[in-house]
Formats: sequence, structure tokens, C-alpha cells
Amino acid sequence: MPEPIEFAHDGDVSPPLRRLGQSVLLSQDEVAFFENMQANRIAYAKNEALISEGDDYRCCFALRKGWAISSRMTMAGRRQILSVYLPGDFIGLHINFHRRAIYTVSALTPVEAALIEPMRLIEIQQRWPVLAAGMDWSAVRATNILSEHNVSLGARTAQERILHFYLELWCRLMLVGEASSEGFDMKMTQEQVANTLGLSVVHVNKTLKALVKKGLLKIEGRRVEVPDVAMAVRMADFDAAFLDSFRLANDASTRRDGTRDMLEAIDELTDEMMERRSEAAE
Amino acid sequence: MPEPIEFAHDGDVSPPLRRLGQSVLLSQDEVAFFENMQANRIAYAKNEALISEGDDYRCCFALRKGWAISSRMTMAGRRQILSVYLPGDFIGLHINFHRRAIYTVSALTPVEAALIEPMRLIEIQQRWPVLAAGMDWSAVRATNILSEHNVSLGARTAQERILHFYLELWCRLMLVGEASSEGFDMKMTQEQVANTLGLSVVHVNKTLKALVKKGLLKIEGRRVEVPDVAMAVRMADFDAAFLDSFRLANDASTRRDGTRDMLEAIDELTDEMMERRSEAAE
DNA sequence: CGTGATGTTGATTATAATCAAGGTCTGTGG
DNA sequence: CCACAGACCTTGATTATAATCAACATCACG
Repeated sequence: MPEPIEFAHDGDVSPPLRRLGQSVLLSQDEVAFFENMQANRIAYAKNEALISEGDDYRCCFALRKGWAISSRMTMAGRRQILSVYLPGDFIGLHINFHRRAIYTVSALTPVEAALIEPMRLIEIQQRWPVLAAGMDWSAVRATNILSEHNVSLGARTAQERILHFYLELWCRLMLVGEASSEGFDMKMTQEQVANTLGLSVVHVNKTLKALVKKGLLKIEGRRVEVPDVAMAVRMADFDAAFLDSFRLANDASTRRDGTRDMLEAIDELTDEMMERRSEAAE
Repeated sequence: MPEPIEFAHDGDVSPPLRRLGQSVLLSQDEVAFFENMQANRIAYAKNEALISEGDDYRCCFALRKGWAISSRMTMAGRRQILSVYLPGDFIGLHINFHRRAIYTVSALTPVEAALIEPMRLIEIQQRWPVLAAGMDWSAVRATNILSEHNVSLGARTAQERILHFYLELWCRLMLVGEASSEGFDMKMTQEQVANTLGLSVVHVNKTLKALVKKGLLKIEGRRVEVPDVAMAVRMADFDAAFLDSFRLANDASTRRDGTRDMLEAIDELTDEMMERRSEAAE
């Protein structure tokens, strides 16, 4: 029976490990293997491409520092941002299933990424089942986020969309210690937000102003705060379940960072919302 | 070394197996195991729910007959359809990662589904690696489709969106022998299309009319045809790569159903489009 | 026959895109 | 230290796209 490890400080572990550790109970061996695996690190400058659409380069990354995005170009010349990668996220986990990359991944800020060769992934699947389960969950979570964006794009107003997206980022950042319960630092420009949420820059700008005016957001430069979380969660129809459901090892005892309070608060609001949603359905 | 199996008629195999066989080279044992696994079948009536949002029921299905959809309700009372399941697709492969279902799955037509217990999935992962790889690809493909819908919702006009969606369905149906190179039978109402593509029913109706008028679609009742595939593919910015990239066993020799011609034609158009897209990017 | 679900159409309104112009901030080179 | 360029943000005016509203038509089915 593997014994869960205790870290003196969260700073001791890489963000990817930290995220894995939140969803899965890793043994010392697994931790060692995983941290070791990140030896091969690459730094990317702001705006540099990690993967380009059409490449037949097949490699996956664990994001250690910085933000990245994946995007696709439309023939009409529009860019759609498909996902935002934050520290701790895996990039291109399934790239090996394709002959060539079907999207571009580029650094939003200076980035440090650990390169994970395909062989490593196979090794993990064969020899480290718990690690593999954690990475599976990571992939499932990425799909959940994508689904949630689908709901936003298809069925939410600009205000709801933007607010929802900001809350999502905030939650995700908190889970890797890159945001406090006060707020977070937004690394995306309004244009990038627009390309993520299917809106024009101008409209994003105006909508943000409106949200600030309503007291749903507080924005000073890059700094974002949410004055009234309960109100924001309600108005954005936000449910943290899609970010935080794989709780095999994810109970109170494993969270030593204050993250829990906020996520629990959102969970509570969720129950209330589930009911109201059923009512709305008839 | 397992030997690939040959079927006298495609009708001899279940749609899920047929789809797996297109992406992965299965041995006789694997085929036997997989077909056996589908013993436990459930029939659902039109509109019946296979899985309901909030359920803690955890089971996955292989869809054998009929169409199904997954959807979510917004608090504002809007419904967003997240994915459409066609014969051969897996439903809820990752439902075990969640405490409770985060979306509803319901039958669009009468449905026959094989129930796959969680234990079976674990067994597959441990004992049938090739089968597991095929199912992994299935999951990746589902994510690709979701990404593509994201692009549609965020960066395509109503006409492009609808045309793209119809082409997607056509391709997917051809791969399971439910459509011919002439066209296919649309099982969704205009309202369901609207809820998938983030449009209003009225607008879907008018846009469909416009597409028909332009000669991009031909619609008679449920029957849909695409008079000029090349034109349609170009105008919808359609690239079949996201449906058909995992070609370990997917070369000419494994396709005995005429599907290849059309997909290859689309592939050819794809190269041309890739170039134009790069130009558009600058 | 009704009755309910689906499809169709035109008129009106709302939301967001586009266009155009400035404004602010930051880093760079003179 | 200042001037300048480029990236980003802001704002108002105009236009386009799609939603909403309101009928009515059609069809399948009990």
C-alpha cells in the first residue's frame, strides 16, 4: 500500500505534480518518477509556438510556468482560442493520435515546459497506474472545460460568458496557488478574451466595463477581483463541478492551502443552482 | 502476433466494433471479448434519458442503434446540446471520473445501447491494450468534435455553422454505414439543430432555406443531400482530419465500403485549405 | 377529426460586429 | 531625458446579424 507523501511546502513540488496530487494519491516512487521525468525543460518566449497546426511533430508538455493557449484559424481569417493552459496543465496529451497537429499552441507569457516523450506516456500507462489515472483525469477535465465553453458560446450572453470565464480562470489558478481568495492576475489581453469567447474586442471591452459598473468585477490593470462571489457565481451560472470532481484523494485533509474554503462555498451555491435549473427545465 | 479479422459482411459486426476496427487492428480474441461484452442491452424510447444531470449513476454505454444527444440546461432556461451520438459511439466513457453526471444524455430516436460496467473498462485497460487504444481514440475523437463545435460557435457564421454540422454528421454516418455517398437521413429537428449550434429555431429555418437556395444543400423531408461537395466543404471550412486521423490500421485495405472515396476527396481539399488558411493568418 | 410537434414566414427588436478615432502605457533608440 | 512606435485599451456612431414575437401551415398519429 503506497503511502501518501507530505510536502513541507507546496513550493517544493512542480505545478504539474501538485495538480496530480490533488486528484490522486501518489506514492513516493511515483512522485520521484514524475518529477524526474520533467528534467528536459524548454523555455518559450511570449508568443512563441510550442506546436503549430499541421506539424507532424508529436510531443506533449507539462506546463511548469506561464500561460499558453491553443487556437485554430478559420479560413475566413478568424482565430478561435480553444483552451487556455495554466501552470500544472498538460499540453497535447493526445497529440500522438494524430498524423499532424490540428491546432496551434503558443505561449501567452514566457513559458517553461517539460517535454514528455511519447515513450514516457506509454511507460506511465504500463508501470504507474495511479499516475496514469491522474493524467486521465487531467484529460477529462480539459474536455469538461471545453464543454463548458461550448455552453457559454452557445447559450450565454456576453456578460455571463465573460464572467464565467473569469471565474473559471480564478478557480483554476487557485488550485495551483497562482491566485489568492482576493483575486488573480489576468494575463490575457481583451483581444484574446474576445477570441476565446467568440466576441469582438470592442464588445468585450464594453461588457467588462458593464460588469465593473454592476460591481461583479473589480479591475485594475491586470489585477482582477470579484467583490461579491456569490452574486457573480449566480449570475454567471457557474458550477465548479467541472473543475473539481475527481475526489478520490481530494478531501479536506489533502488541502492545506486555503483553496478549499472558496471551492466549498461554490459547491454550496451549486446545490441551490441545480434546483433552480430543474425548475427552469419545467 | 494477433491476426486481423475479416468479416464476410459488415452487417455481421456491431456498430461499435465496426468503428473500433476502423482505427485499430483487433485480434479474434479481442473481437470475441468485445462483442460478448455487449450482451447486456437496453432499449430506450425516443426522448427517454439514458443519463440525467446530477445522477450519481455511473455507467457507460456503447450505442448500437439510433441517435442520442448530451445536453445541459442553463439557469436562464436555455438548453445547449453538447454532442450527438451516432451508432457505434461510446456514451459517458469517463462518467466514472465524476461524483455525479454533469450532463444529460437522451435518446433522439429509439435507441439500443449496450451497458458497459465500470469493471469492464478496467478489465479492458488491463487485459486488452489494443481495444483500450481504440477506445482512447474514440474519446479523443469526441473531444475533437467538441473543439470543432467550439470553432463553429465562436468563429463561424450561421450558414457556415449549419453546413459544417451537416457535413460532420454525413461523414460520421458514412463511417458506420448509415449514410451513402448520396446523402443521409437527418434525425434532428430544427430546434435541436438550433440548440446544438447556438442559434434560434427561426434563424436555423431561414438559414437552411438560404443554403438550399444557394445549392449547397438539398432537403426533402428528413433526407439531406449535398449537390456540390467541393463547394460545400470549401464554404463550411470543413476538414475531415478531426474525424479520421488515427490511421494505424486505417489504410485503403481496411475499408471495403466505399467510404474511402469521399473521405479522400475531402482530404485532398484539405491540403488546399491549409494553404489558404496560412495565407489568411498573414 | 383534433391535437401536438414541427416547419415556415414576415415584422420588430436586441445584441453584437464593424468602423473610426483617440487615449494610455511601455519600451526603445536617439 | 525625450520622442516615437507599437500594443493595448476606450468610446461613440453605424450597421449587420440573429433573437424574439406572432401567426399560420403541415404533418403524423391516436
